[in-house]
Amino acid sequence: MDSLGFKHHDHSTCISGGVAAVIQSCKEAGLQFTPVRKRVLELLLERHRAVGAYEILDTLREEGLGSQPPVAYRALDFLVKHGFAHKIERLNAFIACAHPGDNHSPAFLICRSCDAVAETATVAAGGRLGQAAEETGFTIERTVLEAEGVCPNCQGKPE
Amino acid sequence: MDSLGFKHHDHSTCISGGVAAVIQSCKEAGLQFTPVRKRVLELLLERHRAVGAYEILDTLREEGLGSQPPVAYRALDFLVKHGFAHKIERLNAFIACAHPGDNHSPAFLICRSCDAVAETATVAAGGRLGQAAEETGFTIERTVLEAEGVCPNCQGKPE
DNA sequence: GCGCGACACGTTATACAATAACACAGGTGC
DNA sequence: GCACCTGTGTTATTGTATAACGTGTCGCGC
Repeated sequence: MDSLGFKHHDHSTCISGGVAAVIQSCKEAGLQFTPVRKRVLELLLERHRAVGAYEILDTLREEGLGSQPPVAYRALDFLVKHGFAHKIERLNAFIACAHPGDNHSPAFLICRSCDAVAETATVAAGGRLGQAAEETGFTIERTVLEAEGVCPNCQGKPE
Repeated sequence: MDSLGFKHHDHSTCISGGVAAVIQSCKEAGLQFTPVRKRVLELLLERHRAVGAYEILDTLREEGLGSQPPVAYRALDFLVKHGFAHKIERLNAFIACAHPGDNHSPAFLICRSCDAVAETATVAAGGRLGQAAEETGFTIERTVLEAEGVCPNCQGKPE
């Protein structure tokens, strides 16, 4: 299951590629890509689905990289803040960004059967909602757009 | 601040009206609108903003209607399940529905300054996201659409 | 009346999510 | 050296949510 379109793919390349892209972005932006931050990003890329902060933390603990919640949350906050990962509000969980580097406003398709998450792009403050906001004088700064349903691989499977 | 459009309005009528509409809906659907459920709905309507489950619970406890988390969560689940209230995923909080009875897919404008929440309607699986879902064979069952920003009443206020 | 299932509620305990607050360690610039 | 900044380590606490099990009540068929 692919975070992009639920398709199979070569997983090792998308981990190494993801890490490489972020290293490059950090270098350009003068950000510190520390071991903890790198490892957390790798974990998100490996899992390739939404992962809870405490699942991350458990792995960090096993590997001796930090054992307390703030360690995981600080790394996740860094990744989210700079667009290398996203938080899935519906699941209170995190996922690696499928297009690191791009400045984008993401939307997600979440499979309630297998927990796979696909990321797609949206128009920033799109359509009806943007229109409604404009009419009332509301200034949109950030949008959360998450659709829950069943992915193609899980169609027809027992519930 | 109004949940509909951040405007002032007669609050007592929108509480009584909201409760009456839900009573009617429950009667038609054969649902039990019990004292706890009614009180929770009233609390949501009174507050007229997103309310955390534990804030609800505190009030229930004061009034002797139940003191443990499941009591509040069960009432909230009932209201959400039948469309009488919505969960704001971004805030982990709940709000009374502005259009009870309608079968709708809501969207929200959330003010990060005053916490007011406005509900608007969306096209069910609208625009780009629906298109992306269709292309990959994903079946959308529910969408979360929440925009965070600054409401007209808070524009220009100190942060 | 009695047994039965369905549903709501009560209670205990626990898991998962998130942050506050403070200490320390390593670089950088002066 | 020293002030400063950033990142990490640690303790403690708060907030959000659910599992699991027990109790009460109502309506229904017998």
